[in-house]
Amino acid sequence: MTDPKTSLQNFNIKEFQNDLLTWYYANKRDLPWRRTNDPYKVWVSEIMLQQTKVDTVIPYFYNFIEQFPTVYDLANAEEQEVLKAWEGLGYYSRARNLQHAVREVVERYDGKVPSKPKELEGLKGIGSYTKGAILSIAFNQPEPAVDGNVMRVFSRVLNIDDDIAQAKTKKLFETLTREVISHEDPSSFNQAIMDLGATICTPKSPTCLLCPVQEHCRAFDLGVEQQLPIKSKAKKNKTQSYAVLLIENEQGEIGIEQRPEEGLLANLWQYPMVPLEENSIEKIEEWIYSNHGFTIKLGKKQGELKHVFSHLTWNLDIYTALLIEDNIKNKNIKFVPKQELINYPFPVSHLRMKQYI
DNA sequence: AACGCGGGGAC
DNA sequence: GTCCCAGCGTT
Repeated sequence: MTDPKTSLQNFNIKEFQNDLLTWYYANKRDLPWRRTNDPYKVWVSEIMLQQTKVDTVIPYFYNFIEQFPTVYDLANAEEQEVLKAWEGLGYYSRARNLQHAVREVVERYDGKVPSKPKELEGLKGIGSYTKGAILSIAFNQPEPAVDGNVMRVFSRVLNIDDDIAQAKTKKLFETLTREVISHEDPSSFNQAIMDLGATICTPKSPTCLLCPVQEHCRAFDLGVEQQLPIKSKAKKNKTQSYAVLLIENEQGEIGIEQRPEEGLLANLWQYPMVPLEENSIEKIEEWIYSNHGFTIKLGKKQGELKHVFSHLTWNLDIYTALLIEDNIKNKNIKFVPKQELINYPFPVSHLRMKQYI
């Protein structure tokens, strides 16, 4: 475990800050959430940006702020509307936690986003990074906001070889950032590190020749920037196979089911899925009857679809089917007109099945 | 500390 | 194919 005191010996903090900030003021990216100081909008952007690239977030951010311009609009919205606005962005618990937290801000803090670390920390979906990001960016407090960029940049600049996949390493970088962060402009300092990590100090092939803090970088000096940061491997994922049924009733409506309120793709809607591990194709109709209480006639296979999550892979066989007897007992399944499907939040894998409807 | 949780883009 | 992205909540 690296000792933070030792790491900062002979490191010129003041010159590092000056070189970094001078570069940032001249080169900072023009991003939608940088055109406001509204803590709510900063908050929304930070939640969307968790594990998600800037280019992916931008259109979602515009749409979300247009639809929910204030904490009150979001607090008063239906959860399904919020999930629909989040559709395709992934990690859907972010959206539900954000709305939950915003409702708490309305009730407990008179609609004002809190500016105290302890208060922010208590809000659903706000962890150590997002807390620091809001405090520094929206309230200009010298708090660390340590994400993957910060760990990569500082592991190189200070030549730190601790495993960034481990929790204690993040705490090390928070301690280091507290020492190095600018107290004159903490907002710009944190965002400058992130811009640097996103555009120059990239994971592979960093463009050190253009780096504003190259002369402060110990990894560059030693020629080991490509070997840092150290990150232990993630374990490989598992595969699950399902039949997905596009069930049509006599009125031409399509059957959809809502997923459980916890776990993968919580509360989103999908076309009914039948696990295929032990169920041969012949048993699909029987499985539907015993699990959902209605009878179907299985139609032709329409195609296959492979969908890769970060931790598992779905192999989906897509079938059409006809509803024969509709005494449905499962409240999570309902039949809706085709033109109303667009009102429901679907996972991307099921959005792709629209072509077979 | 380890794991579940989406989806996309770069290579 | 692999990696990783402005991470967090739960166990």
